[in-house]
Amino acid sequence: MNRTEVPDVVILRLPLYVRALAQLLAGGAEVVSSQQLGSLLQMTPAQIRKDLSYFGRFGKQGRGYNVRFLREELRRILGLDRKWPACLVGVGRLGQAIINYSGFAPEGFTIVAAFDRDPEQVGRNIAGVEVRPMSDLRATVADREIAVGIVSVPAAQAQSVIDLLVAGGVRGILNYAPIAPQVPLNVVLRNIDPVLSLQSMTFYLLPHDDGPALPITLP
Amino acid sequence: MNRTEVPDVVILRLPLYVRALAQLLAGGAEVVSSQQLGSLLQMTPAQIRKDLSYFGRFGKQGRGYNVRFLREELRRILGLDRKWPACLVGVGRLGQAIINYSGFAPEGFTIVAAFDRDPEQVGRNIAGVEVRPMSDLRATVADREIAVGIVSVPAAQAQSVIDLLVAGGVRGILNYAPIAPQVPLNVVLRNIDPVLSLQSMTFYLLPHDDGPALPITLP
DNA sequence: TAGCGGTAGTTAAATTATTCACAATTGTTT
DNA sequence: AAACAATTGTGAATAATTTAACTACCGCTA
Repeated sequence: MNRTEVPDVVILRLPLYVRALAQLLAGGAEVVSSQQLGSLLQMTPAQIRKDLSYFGRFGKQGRGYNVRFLREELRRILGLDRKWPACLVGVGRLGQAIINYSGFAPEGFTIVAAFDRDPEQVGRNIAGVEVRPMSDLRATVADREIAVGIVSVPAAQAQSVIDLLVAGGVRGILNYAPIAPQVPLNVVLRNIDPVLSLQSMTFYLLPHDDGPALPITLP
Repeated sequence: MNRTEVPDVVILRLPLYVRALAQLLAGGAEVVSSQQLGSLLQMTPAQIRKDLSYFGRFGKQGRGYNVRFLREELRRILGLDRKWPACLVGVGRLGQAIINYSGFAPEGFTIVAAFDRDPEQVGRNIAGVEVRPMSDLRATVADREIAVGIVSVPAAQAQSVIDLLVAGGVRGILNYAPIAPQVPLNVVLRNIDPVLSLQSMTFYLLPHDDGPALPITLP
C-alpha cells in the first residue's frame, strides 16, 4: 500500500465515506451498496467502488458492504483509530471558538496545549487548556509529541507561527488564517478559509450568458 | 463568456489570485509576471496563464500583468465589486464567532440578519445584528434580497435550516455543519468542515511503505 | 533601427481523474 | 438444483485538467 499510488482526491473523499457510514450505522443499517452510499453523498457508485479498490476488497458481490466493517477499515486506513494530540496557536475569538468546539475530540483530535503571544492571555485557562507563551511552543510540541498544529492568529503573524510549528516538529497544520502559507514538502497543510469559499461562490450567483436570452423560434 | 465553459477548479483558484494581487499591491508592486505569482502561490506559471485565458487577455508580453488592473478585472469577474448581503442561522458559539469575524465585511459580505430557534437568543443584539426567530427567516430573506445564507446550527438541524433558506430564495449557502447537505442544482453550496480536513490529513502522517526500508546495496 | 531578453497567450501533449461496462460472485427464489 | 436479481471489483474508455512548448510581441539597449 504505497501512498504515492493513491491519488490525493481519493484521500480527501474517504472521510466523507466514514461519516456517511457512521450515519448509516446510527440508523441501524448493517449493509450498504455503493449505489445507496452514492445517492447519500451525491456521487456515482463507480467512483466509490473505485476509491475503495485502492485499499482492498471490502464488499460482497450481490450484497454490498458491511457498514460497521467498512467504517472501521476506512478509519484504520486514515489513522482515525488513534488519538491525535494537537496544539492551538492564537486564542483570540476564533481560537476560543475552536478550543470550545465539541466536534474535534470525539474524532480523536484533542487540543492539549494552547499558545498566545499576548501576555494578557498567557496563564488563562480556556476549556481546561492552559494558555502558554510562544516561547514554550517548541519544547512543548516536542515533549508532548504533538503532530498537529492549529493556527488561528491574524494573517500578519500566521506564516511565522507556522514556521515555528514546523521547527517544533509538527507534521500537519490546520490553518485558519487567510493566507497561502509556505510549508516544507513533508508537512501536510489544510486551510480553512470561508472568505475564499464565498468569493468563489459569487461567480455562480452572477448572471451569465449560458443560453439564448430568448427562446429561438424556428421558421 | 459562457460559465459552463470555465471549469469549476479555475473559479476556485481565482480568489487566490485576487488575494495574492492585493498583497502585491499593498507591497507597492505595479507589475507581476505569471512566474512571480506562481512562486507566491506555489503553482506553475502555465496554470495561471491558462486560468486567466478563460476570461480574456490581461497581460502584456515581455512585461507581465498590471497588478491593480488584473485584480480589478478578477474582482469584477467573480462579482466581488458589489455587496453581498448575507444572513446567519444559528447564533451559538460558532455563530457568534462568525458574526464578530472581521474578515467578511471588507470583502463585501455583510451579515444583515441573524436567526435562531432558541427564544433565549431571539431579540439579542450581537455585533449590531438583531437575532430574529426562525419564523421570520423566509420573509426577511425575500424582503432584503439576501442571496447568501450562512449555516452554523448543529448537524441535526442543518438540513432543515438549509431547506428553509432555499425556500426563502437564497442562491448560495456557506455551511459550517458537519453534514453533506442536499441542495437543488441551482443553489451553490460551500462547506467549511475542519474535521474532514483533519481526517484527510492524518493519512499522510501515518507511516507508509513508499520506498525500501533499508538502502539497497548493489552487489 | 536591429537585435535581444523576457513574458503572455495558445495549441498540443501528457497526465490524472472519472465513468463505463462486464465478468465474477453472492444470496434468493422457484 | 437451476435460474435469477443484485452488486462488487476492475480493465478499458472517456473526460477533464495540467503541463509543456512555441509563437508573437513588448520594451530596452547598442
